[in-house]
Amino acid sequence: MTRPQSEHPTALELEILKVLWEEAPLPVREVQGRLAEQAGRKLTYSSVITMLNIMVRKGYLRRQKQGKAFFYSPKVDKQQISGGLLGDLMARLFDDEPSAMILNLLESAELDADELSEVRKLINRKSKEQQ
Amino acid sequence: MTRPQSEHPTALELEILKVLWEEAPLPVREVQGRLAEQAGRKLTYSSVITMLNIMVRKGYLRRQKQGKAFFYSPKVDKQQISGGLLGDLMARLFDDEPSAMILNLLESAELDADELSEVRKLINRKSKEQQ
DNA sequence: CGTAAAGTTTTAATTCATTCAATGATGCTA
DNA sequence: TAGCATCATTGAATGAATTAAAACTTTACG
Repeated sequence: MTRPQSEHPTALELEILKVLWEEAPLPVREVQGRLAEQAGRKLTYSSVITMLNIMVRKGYLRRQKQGKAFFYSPKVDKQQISGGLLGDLMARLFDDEPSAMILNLLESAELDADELSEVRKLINRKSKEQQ
Repeated sequence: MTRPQSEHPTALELEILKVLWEEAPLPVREVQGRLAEQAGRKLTYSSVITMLNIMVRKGYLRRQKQGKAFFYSPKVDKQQISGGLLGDLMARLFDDEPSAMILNLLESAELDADELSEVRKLINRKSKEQQ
């Protein structure tokens, strides 16, 4: 009757994952502080812990008691999540055509010469792998 | 206190835009039918018209009376919306580095040889343009 | 004209995402 | 050990997104 729960992390969940991908395990206080610094999201302790628990339930994080408090770590890696989000967007916008997506990316994002040659290198490497 | 309204089209809004990017203007019945076929979303007439009106309010669509009913057309183009969604994801995941995003795309999506050479062509063209 | 069909607007319900206060538990320290 | 500080759980409120019924309006036609 309504929208199904997203199979991807939500905006805030992604911010939290980004914090923990940089360094983990971290206690709640620490996550709270870094969310404020890195993402400009000044949440109360209570809000942060609620989100962390939701994310544990969803399988994005694990937690272990260390001393008197829980410490949180990612249970999913960035590659996996990025791929999922990208793939979803690709399916929804570009009919699962990676080249259509890359074309759009090349057009809308300003790539300087260095970045272009960087990308070219990636393509070449990938081509070789496929042999 | 809560999530701000997204500055991008939502999932359903995007489906509707895709229908209308293919052909417009269309009346509600027609949008309803194509949503069912193309996106597998069997909404009632009432739901569709509600969404269309919301999208007019948000500035995604325009409507004009044609005969006895309203016909709807996109007011935004696909390039613009795709760029926004991609750019947002790029910022949120890859620190605004297009090449990082393309790398991930090359890794996570299965590109066959044809697609790779397709992409290579795009890169080459883009390099030339930049001179 | 009277009324059925087609179309539109209004109202509302549901679920997810986000936020946090209030309450409960635990442990440290004077 | 009494009380404070720290941490965790529970309950709930709010708004966005989605879905649709009900009520209202317009148009076509016998």
